[in-house]
Amino acid sequence: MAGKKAKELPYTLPEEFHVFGFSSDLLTWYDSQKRDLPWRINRDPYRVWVSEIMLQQTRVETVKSYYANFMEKFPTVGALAEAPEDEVLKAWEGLGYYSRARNLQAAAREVQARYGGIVPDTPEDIATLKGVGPYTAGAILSIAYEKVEPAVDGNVMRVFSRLLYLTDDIAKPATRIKIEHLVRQVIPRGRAGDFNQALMELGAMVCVPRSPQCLTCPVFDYCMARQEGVQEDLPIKGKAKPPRPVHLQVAVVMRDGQVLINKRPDTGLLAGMWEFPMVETEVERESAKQDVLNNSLRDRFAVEIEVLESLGEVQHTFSHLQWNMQVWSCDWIEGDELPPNARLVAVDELDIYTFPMAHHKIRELMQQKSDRS
DNA sequence: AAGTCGTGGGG
DNA sequence: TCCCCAAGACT
Repeated sequence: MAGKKAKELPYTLPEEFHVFGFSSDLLTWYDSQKRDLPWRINRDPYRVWVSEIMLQQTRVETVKSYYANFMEKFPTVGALAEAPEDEVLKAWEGLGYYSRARNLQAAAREVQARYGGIVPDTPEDIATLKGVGPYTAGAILSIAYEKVEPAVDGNVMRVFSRLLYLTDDIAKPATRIKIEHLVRQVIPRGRAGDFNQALMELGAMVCVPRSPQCLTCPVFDYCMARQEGVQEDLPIKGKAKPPRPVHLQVAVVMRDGQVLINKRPDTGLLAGMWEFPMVETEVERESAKQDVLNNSLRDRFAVEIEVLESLGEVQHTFSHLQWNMQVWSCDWIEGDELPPNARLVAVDELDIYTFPMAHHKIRELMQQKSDRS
């Protein structure tokens, strides 16, 4: 094995790190200070599963109301498996990362069919479920089934970076692997779920990204970064690229109190969400923009429109894109056969469909316009 | 490995 | 205002 190095060394905890004391002190703090969260009422695997999917890249406060509504509508794996996809998407509207909703339902159907409705309890089986990656697998296995598996999220990487003075870039996948190895050595048998949650709770409440509350930290004594006074400089994380600007022309096409909407493809950005028809443009001339819009609606919906007036501009920023939308009110001139992805819907009934936030902003623009006139 | 995939809160 | 970022997964 030429060039192969011993992999154990970088995954070994420092000799001076007192594992038992750390885990014990952290759990004692967690037992008395943990927040009362809706998904901590019990350890039902399905409840834990839904919460972990919702919490991916999403704040606790934001998730709370969505979680309550979702569990009421889809209280069991079976209920979620049998539900129409549109209802699941509607329950997810506004949460973002909508593929989570589709993957969750697809996985629920898989669990129903393959595992009799019981969420699998082994790393091998649970990892096959759509939307369940390394973190979520460890979270479900430890919290719901008390398996000794790490659940390394952004909180845990920050906590461990400071605790052990790790200078690895936490944006790199290899760093998560390394920290998983380290965490695994520290998980107390019998309290794996609480321990993983305690690490995350510490990251969320005390060992926060900016201005960590070291003076009230239950594991202050174990923290190498604090001893060196560098806790504010950790973790190391590469900077994200700025979002790329995109210029879009949006058509609000009215016909007898109805408006034309379009369902986006089931893959890619905002998959399966409804929208007002829009087309990307590069040109700067106003007339050319309207021509592009006319041509696009003719090609895609076999509809002839007339652009009436500009309703204004709307901006919406995603992680990687910045949509600069120019919104035009349009008249429906002719066309009677819409493609299956398009519909003409009464304005009062738009709420039935699931729209991303970018299009709710357009609806607000329409509302402002009608309020003025 | 690096890009794709949402949204809202807080410093 | 701007920028970071929050219980990540998928390609």
